[in-house]
Amino acid sequence: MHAELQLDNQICFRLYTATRLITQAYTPILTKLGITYPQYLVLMVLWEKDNQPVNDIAHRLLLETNTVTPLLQRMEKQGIVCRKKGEKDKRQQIVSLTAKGKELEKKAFAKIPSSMGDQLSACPLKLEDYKRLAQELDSIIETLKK
Amino acid sequence: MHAELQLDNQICFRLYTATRLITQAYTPILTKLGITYPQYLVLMVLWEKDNQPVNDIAHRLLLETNTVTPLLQRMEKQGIVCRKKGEKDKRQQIVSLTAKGKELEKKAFAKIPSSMGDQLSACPLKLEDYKRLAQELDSIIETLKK
DNA sequence: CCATATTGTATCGTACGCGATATATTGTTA
DNA sequence: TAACAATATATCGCGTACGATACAATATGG
Repeated sequence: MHAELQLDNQICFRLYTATRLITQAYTPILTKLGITYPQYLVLMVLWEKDNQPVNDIAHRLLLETNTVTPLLQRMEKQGIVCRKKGEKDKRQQIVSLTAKGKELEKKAFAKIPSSMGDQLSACPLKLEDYKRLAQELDSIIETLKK
Repeated sequence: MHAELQLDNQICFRLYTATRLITQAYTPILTKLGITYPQYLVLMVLWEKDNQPVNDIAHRLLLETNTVTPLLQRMEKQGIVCRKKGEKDKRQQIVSLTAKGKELEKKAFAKIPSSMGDQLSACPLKLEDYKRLAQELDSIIETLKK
């Protein structure tokens, strides 16, 4: 048995698992808000800056447009965002928050930070650990994105 | 704008992104081997211990059987594993490596560690950083799995 | 200015993840 | 042991991810 190929030695498997479990921790709240985790990511991008073309949203999330386009189509159908052709560049679709999409920020702020805090309260990591973790993940991300 | 809801402050988004990018780094090699990343995870479980029921594989990977069953069906169709009814408990499907599945371990060991090492060589993290990262991810995983 | 390359978005196909449900087998208990 | 609960797996539906491809609009070079 090759030690390098053992599951327990793999950072990637841990990232994969931690991501799924944290996403699952978000899910009950997001379901009440009527959205999914990737949709929540799109909303965070738009809460930071409204009226962005599909490409900018995809770049911000490091996703391809063939992932983001159908995601936005579903969100539009739910009345969370709207899309309209760009005026300067007619190829672009400019994505904007609807009133419903803006409302979701308040609801998210009212529920998500406290719930995630609760769910992670038993975790021994301190604030400084999370900060270092964030930096280390950033350096992995920076290394791997071309 | 609520600082707690900003994308840059979120550990979860970093985990999600780092996972996707590392998985993408694995993909070219795994594609040559004819498998996907989740299939590679299943193989690692079987390389550790052959002839396991679906449930044990799912538990090892912290996945649900409704994810693992179709995965195994695809792997069986490709001739990487085979499944047969359990003798003691006829409800179980015992999953075993085929010769092709066993061969893949050698091929994986020949290519994956060096390739991943190359791709992450520009990353400033040291071995001790990866070790601590692994421990911290484990404590997040341990906290969130019920 | 026109042919061509590039860009922005959309569509299609495949493989996950996972909630919900179904079914067969085994365990338990009255 | 017959009725019922629990377990192991499978199936279905939906929403991502992403490679491959298509198409319209814009940019560019001759």
